[in-house]
Amino acid sequence: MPDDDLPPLPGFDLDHFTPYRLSVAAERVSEELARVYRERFGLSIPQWRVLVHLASSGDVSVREIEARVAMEKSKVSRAASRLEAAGLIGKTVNDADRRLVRLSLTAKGRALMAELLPLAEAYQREIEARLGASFAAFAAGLETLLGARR
Amino acid sequence: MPDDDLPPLPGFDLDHFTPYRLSVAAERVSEELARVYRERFGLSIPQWRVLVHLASSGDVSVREIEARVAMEKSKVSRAASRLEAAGLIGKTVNDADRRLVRLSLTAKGRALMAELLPLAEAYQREIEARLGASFAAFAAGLETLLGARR
DNA sequence: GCAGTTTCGTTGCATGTGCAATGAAGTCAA
DNA sequence: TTGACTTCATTGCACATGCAACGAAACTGC
Repeated sequence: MPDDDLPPLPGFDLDHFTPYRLSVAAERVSEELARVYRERFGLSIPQWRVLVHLASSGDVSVREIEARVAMEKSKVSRAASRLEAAGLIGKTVNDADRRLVRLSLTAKGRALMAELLPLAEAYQREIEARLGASFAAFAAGLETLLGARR
Repeated sequence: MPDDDLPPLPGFDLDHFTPYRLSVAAERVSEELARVYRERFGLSIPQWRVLVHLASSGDVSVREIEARVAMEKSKVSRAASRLEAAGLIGKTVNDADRRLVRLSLTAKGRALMAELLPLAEAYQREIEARLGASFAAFAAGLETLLGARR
């Protein structure tokens, strides 16, 4: 019996608190997926995001990736530096606007993505299978939460 | 025109990649909520999680919180130290097993939670409102993703 | 009772992150 | 052109984090 009697706290069940569950679920899924990037390809999540964006959108600047992929520009910048060091992307100055950096996949980076993207797609299908019939509603819910912001 | 012709990469749309969307959604929701803890009460997310668990489960050890609340024990330990420094919780040795630390809310901590928990509940209701009819399916999806592990 | 092992919580260390400051480049108005 | 202002990418710095190592305490089998 810890205390005398104090005003009772409102009952609160963390397990039904959506922000918490959402956060833990995201962590688990990300971790599960990140293991593949890391162990098989030596990539971090920020690096993976940059690569995916390059693969689907051609050459882009750091700024574009920042906006498009929900990552701080410093995070993008550092991820890009490492990808460059690993020979997966190239960085050149944009001639039209010399403040901008033009990131582009190297042949090596392209080859890596050709291997990686199918794995990502397979994982996506696995998640859809796990969620079954409620997948559509779940995805819609995610979009709602994302759209409701700014 | 960046390259000659290389084997085309499989098309991949990050916006329909559930792990990514999930991760960004969680980040946004957490950030929105964390702002309240931080600005109004000076609490970090780990600290908040410890407090919530103490509020709903009475006195517990670090180990229990780690298991219950999906946080590394070092994270729990550091959060607890700061909460103690802030006078919100107390740490005592468990007499039955002197390896264990007994964490418990102080009167000050209790008072804080009495203020904070209603805000959390209000936020929960707001999320439910945002999601509307699909909330149940969304929450069920989260549970599926959480349960499918280990 | 006692060596060997396990569990608990803390801490040292290397790494990742956000934020603010910086410098280079571009824009705009006069 | 010049000078004030903005935009872009990088980097310095302070701080959070994960992991491994550690010491203390508790079990375990003998």
